[in-house]
Amino acid sequence: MSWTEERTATLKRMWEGGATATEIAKELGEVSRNAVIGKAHRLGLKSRPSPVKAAEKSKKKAEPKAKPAPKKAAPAPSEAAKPAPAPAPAPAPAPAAAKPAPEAKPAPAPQGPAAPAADTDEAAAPAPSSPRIVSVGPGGFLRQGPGDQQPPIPPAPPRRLVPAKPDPSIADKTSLLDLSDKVCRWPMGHPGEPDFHFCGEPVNPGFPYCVEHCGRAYQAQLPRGSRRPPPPLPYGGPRVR
DNA sequence: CCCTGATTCGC
DNA sequence: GCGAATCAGG
Repeated sequence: MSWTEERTATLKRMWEGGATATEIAKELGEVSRNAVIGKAHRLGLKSRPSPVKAAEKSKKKAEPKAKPAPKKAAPAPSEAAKPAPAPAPAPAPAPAAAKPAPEAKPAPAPQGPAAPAADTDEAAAPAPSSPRIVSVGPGGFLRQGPGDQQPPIPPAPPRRLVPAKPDPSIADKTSLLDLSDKVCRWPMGHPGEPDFHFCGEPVNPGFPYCVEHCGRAYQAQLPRGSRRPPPPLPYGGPRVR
């Protein structure tokens, strides 16, 4: 199996969503967790709160392993300490919610009066043009700039992903394979769980989600005191292709 | 030992 | 580019 656009996108979403390499590997299937990690790094993704354990202070194992006399040859010192280019977690603007509409296709016919927010494709577009949108982490926590820090950010829901088990309960639900440009990609449940599936409702034209979930995914920046706690934005973030 | 991600390097 | 082998650490 090769790294198709879909598989890569899934890997990226899950990785960014906090799923472990093992879980991602299981989800994708046909690949080892090492492959996932390797790919993730090649994609430019990396570190992020990875070790489910505590936050490691110094994970500097990057230095050439001075092994006795193993199979591997002595790795070149190379540039050990480089002034980190850009992976810096700077006040991320709006990585995910910035570009919800990868492509503007001639609105799907079967939509009609069903979409209240879809009346005006532009006016209804909160994220595309709107500057101040905070991104959301896997646990539902807000990723804010240092200046935006706020005390009230206790909700750190544990997200333990369990191994995927083949289950008929998802037979009639929208699976990862059923995703298309026409159905809502909002994840229902967590990847790996038996009943994990996607919303599957017709999308709000121009968005990766249905009208309902667009409302969840793209929330206007509220005034400094009335910001709501957990804007759930698990996986299936807006595709940025 | 289990798990995690990180890194290297032959392919 | 890919990923097994390996390492490092909780």
